[in-house]
Amino acid sequence: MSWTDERVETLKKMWTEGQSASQIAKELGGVTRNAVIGKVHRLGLSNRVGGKEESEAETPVASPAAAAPPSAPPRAEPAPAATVAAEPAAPRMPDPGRVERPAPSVAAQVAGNVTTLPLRKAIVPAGQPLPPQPSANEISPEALASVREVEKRAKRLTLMELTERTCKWPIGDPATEDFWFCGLPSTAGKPYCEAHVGVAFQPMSARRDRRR
DNA sequence: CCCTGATTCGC
DNA sequence: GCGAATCAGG
Repeated sequence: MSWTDERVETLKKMWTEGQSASQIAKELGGVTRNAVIGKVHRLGLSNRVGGKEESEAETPVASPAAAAPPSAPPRAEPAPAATVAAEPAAPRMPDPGRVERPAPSVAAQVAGNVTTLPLRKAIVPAGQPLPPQPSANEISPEALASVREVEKRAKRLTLMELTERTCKWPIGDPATEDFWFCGLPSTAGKPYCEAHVGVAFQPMSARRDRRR
């Protein structure tokens, strides 16, 4: 692949938006992040740091919307917006035989943080059809116990530290400082670690059977 | 380990 | 000009 005007344009745009070289490389296809970085330098649009130029024109991200807002409370799906949006193929449809419950409310409960989240069901950003709002106390004792244990080992990652391989289960109250993401290694293809997958995804039969 | 960007240098 | 290899760091 060669650097056509169009590809260069995409490169410039994404780089300006604060996208990483690897993200840009994925988007373009046929090039590595090294190629992207090399091109960025040749184009002379690397960050103007450690050198001349005015005072201190902070330029981490051109558009706040492009990157994940540091304090954005997760709604239905806590995955980083930027990554998800950029991903061409993200079917993410709930398994026919399974139901995904919204993580935040459950997480709050499990964490013993019964604080109600006033902004929880206020606005649903976009995307998937709304999952059925669970009455929430339908988690098996085993799963709940396992989750509690795991959360003691949670890596306590911030939103920005999440990757495709980290568990994106939110813990705590997003409205406070006492909030972080699990961060343990996520199950292949799933957004959560083993323990949290067990709570997030459960067979419909289980939901049905669990009388109360 | 996962990831970042920066630099070098043979092509 | 290009980008793999390498470096330096989080």
